[in-house]
Amino acid sequence: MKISAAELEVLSVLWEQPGIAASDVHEALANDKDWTSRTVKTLLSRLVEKGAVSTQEDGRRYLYVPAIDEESYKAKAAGQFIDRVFSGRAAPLVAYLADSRGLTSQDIEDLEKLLGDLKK
Amino acid sequence: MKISAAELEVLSVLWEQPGIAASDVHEALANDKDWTSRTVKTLLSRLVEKGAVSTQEDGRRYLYVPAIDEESYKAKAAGQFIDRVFSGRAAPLVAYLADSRGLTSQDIEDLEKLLGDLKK
DNA sequence: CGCCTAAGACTACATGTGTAGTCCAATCTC
DNA sequence: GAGATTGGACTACACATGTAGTCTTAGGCG
Repeated sequence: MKISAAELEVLSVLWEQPGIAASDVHEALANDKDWTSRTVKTLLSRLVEKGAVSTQEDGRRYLYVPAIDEESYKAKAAGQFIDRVFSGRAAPLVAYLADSRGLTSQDIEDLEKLLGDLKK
Repeated sequence: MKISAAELEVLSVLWEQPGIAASDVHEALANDKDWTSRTVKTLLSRLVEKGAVSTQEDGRRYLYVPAIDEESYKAKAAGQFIDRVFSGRAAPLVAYLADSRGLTSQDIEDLEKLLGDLKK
């Protein structure tokens, strides 16, 4: 279930607004992506093919609903990325982030909280 | 300077052992990857084309040397990944990791140390 | 010294991906 | 109700990628 970057953009819209039509997805992306509605429809079709999105008929059109869970997809993607680039070690990743783009103080706060929880 | 997954495997070998020949790279990967030496050579060529690796002549063969820095490449890749999948927020990524694969206690220790440093 | 081997250069080829275009049928509009 | 529009299905097409194969040549080996 490999999802490409462009497909992920579309899927993300559906995670936020499940059950919308292709035209709505197009509109939701209009600010960020200069895609024609056809491109969006192609991406939706590919997501459906891949089983990442399912459709509900609604008259002559479909409403699109994510078929894979956002949490688990992201967790898996994160794991794969870390394996691919950081040989499976998470801490170096965070170190790189801190270094290259600076974590926000919000990030740092969140992370501390998270670590606190993890230690229990 | 987009580097594919397979190319990254090769580049990683060169980061560890800069200045080796194609056959050595092949050998270094033999455990993990079932690639023929030709595949490795193709990947090396593509890396050279992309400017990620440079060559030093050594008689009738080349020695390959990374032309991009490991640290900065990884930092950039991490940033892009986070933008792509986590809308730029690092903390959620770590949360997902913690959740899905469990950070090792080593990871947690490293992270705490890192956060300690960051707060200064 | 002639042949096999190994190096790089060039070629290949299916599949994925970004980014649409075309076709046909069902609606909406006037 | 006839043409314009909109929806999905199918088609397109260049470039990236995984995974090699072939060609040419320079050495190494017997």
